Amino acid sequence: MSKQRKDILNVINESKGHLTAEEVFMKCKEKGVSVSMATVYRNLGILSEQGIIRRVSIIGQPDHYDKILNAHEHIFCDRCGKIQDIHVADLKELLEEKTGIQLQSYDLCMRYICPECKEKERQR
Amino acid sequence: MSKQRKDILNVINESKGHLTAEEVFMKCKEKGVSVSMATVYRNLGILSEQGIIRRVSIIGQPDHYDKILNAHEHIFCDRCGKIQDIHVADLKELLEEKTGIQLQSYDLCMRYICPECKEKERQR
DNA sequence: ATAAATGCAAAGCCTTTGCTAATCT
DNA sequence: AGATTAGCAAAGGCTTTGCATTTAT
Repeated sequence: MSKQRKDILNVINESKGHLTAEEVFMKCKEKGVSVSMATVYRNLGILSEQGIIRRVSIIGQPDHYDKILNAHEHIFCDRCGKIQDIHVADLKELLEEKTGIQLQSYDLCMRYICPECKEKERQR
Repeated sequence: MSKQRKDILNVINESKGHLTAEEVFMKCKEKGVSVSMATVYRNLGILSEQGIIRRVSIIGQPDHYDKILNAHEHIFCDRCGKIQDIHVADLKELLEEKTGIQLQSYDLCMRYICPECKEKERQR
């Protein structure tokens, strides 16, 4: 694993997740790591193919990349676009049970209005 | 609602869902409807903002557009990339209950190996 | 020495947008 | 007439790729 790949992985692991390629690139620069965007994309691709990180696809946004944790679910604020982790216990088993299908995995993104945005709306 | 918008909506409603903009465009042409890609994209955008159709985001693929049905979940074959509808009863309520958060909606895409691909793998 | 990874620049794909002409109310 | 929408062509954002160079094994 090359220095750059390790750096990119570290950036993702150290962050609270959900970084875009652009953000990974900027965090690398902040750390004084020299990388090109091509390398960032290439390594994000490789790392997610290898299952070391996770690629998350969200409507209308560039892909985000996540470290892999127990929390496999995301919650997205429809107003401010903030993405957070959230864990729904035993969901895979539950889905397998309900559908009768053996799953490789699943992607779940729930949409809500976050407390901050709700508060802002109330004030108007 | 313009003729083209109606045609585009019809194409989606008549299909089994999950069309890309490109596919909608082609189906329009097959039906002899004259539209430009710009119009297809514009109308798919408008229709999904209005909640008349649904935009589905899938990793590594262009957005797909769906008619709105009871089945709000998708299942995606990791081998052949086929996408199908599947319904998981009462999932929104279940998720709200498990998380304690009031949801606007959610996107769920389950990943599996479809029976055809499983069969192919067995033969090897 | 061989294989793998980088950086750059260019291309690619998917999607949106500015503008003019056409269409609808 | 006034407002909405279409079509075209051009631009835009995000991502990938070819190729020469560097780095690691």
